[in-house]
Amino acid sequence: MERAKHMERAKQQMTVLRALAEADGPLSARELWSRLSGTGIGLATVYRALQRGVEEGTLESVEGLGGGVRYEPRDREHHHHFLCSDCDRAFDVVGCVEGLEFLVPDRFRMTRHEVVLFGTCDACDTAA
Amino acid sequence: MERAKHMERAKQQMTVLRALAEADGPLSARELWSRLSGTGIGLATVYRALQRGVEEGTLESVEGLGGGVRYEPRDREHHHHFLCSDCDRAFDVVGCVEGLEFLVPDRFRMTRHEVVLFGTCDACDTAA
DNA sequence: CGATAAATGAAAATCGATTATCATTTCTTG
DNA sequence: CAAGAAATGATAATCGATTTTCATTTATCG
Repeated sequence: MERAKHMERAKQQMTVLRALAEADGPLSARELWSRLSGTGIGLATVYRALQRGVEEGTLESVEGLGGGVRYEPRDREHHHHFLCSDCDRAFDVVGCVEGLEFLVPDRFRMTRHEVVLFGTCDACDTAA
Repeated sequence: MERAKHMERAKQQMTVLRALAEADGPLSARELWSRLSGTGIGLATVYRALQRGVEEGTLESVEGLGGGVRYEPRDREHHHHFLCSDCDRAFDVVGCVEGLEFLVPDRFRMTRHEVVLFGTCDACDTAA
C-alpha cells in the first residue's frame, strides 16, 4: 500500500519509466532524459527513477554496450543486443544461440551469458 | 626510484607489455599495474604503454567486461571472454558460436560480435 | 484549509578513471 | 664525456557519470 501511494505521487518518475518501457532497447540515463526533453523533467529525476526501478526489481542495468550503464525493464524474455556503431543506439534482438557451454573452461561455472552484435542499424545503414 | 637501475630505466614500457602478453585474459590498467608491484613502475607509465600499444596497433582495448576498459594483445585469434563474478578477472575462452546471423534484425548490418560468459572461475569456484 | 512528507529541478559535490605536468633520470648520438 | 631527446614516477588536473544538497512545489490526509 505504501508502494501504491508512492507510485501515485511519483508522477514524473512514472513518465520516465514509461518512456523506458517504450524503447526498443536499453537506454542510458542521458538517452532517456533526451527523450523526455519536452517534459521539463530533470536529469536527477531520471537517475532517481532508474535507481528506484533497480532497487524494486522492475529494471535491470545493462553494461557492456559502451557509453556507460543502460537500463531496461526486467519483464522481457531472454534476448541480446545490437549496438549501432554509428548512432550508438542499442537494440534488443530476439533469440539466442546454442552451444555456449562448449566455451566454458574446465572447472569454471557459467551462470549467464551476454551476446552483443555490432554494426550499423537500419536507419544508419540506409543513410550511409 | 632508489633501486638498482643501471640499465633498465628506459624500458619500463617493454616490461608492461610483456606482463600483459603473459596474462590469460584482458587486463585493466590497474590490474596490470598491480601485477608489476615489485618493479616500482608507476601507473602513469602503464597508461602510457597501453596508449602507445593501441596507437601502434599491437594492443586492442576491450570494453564490456565491467570495471573500465581492459587491454589485450592483438595477435590472438578470434576468442571471447569469461568474467568471474567473484574475483572480477577476465579470461580468454577459445572458440566461437554459429548462427549469430539469425539474430541480426532486418536491414541491419553486423560487422562483428562479442560473447561474454559470466560465472565463477575455477579458483573462486573451488574456494567457495 | 494546514501540516506533513515525498518529489522535483538546478546546481554543487563526489567519485573513479584517465591524462597532463614537471622535475629528474636515462638514452642516443656524436 | 657532452648535449639534447625521450622516458619515468609522483602528483595534480581533468573529465564524465552519478549522487547529493537544497529551496521549492506537490500530493496526502486529517
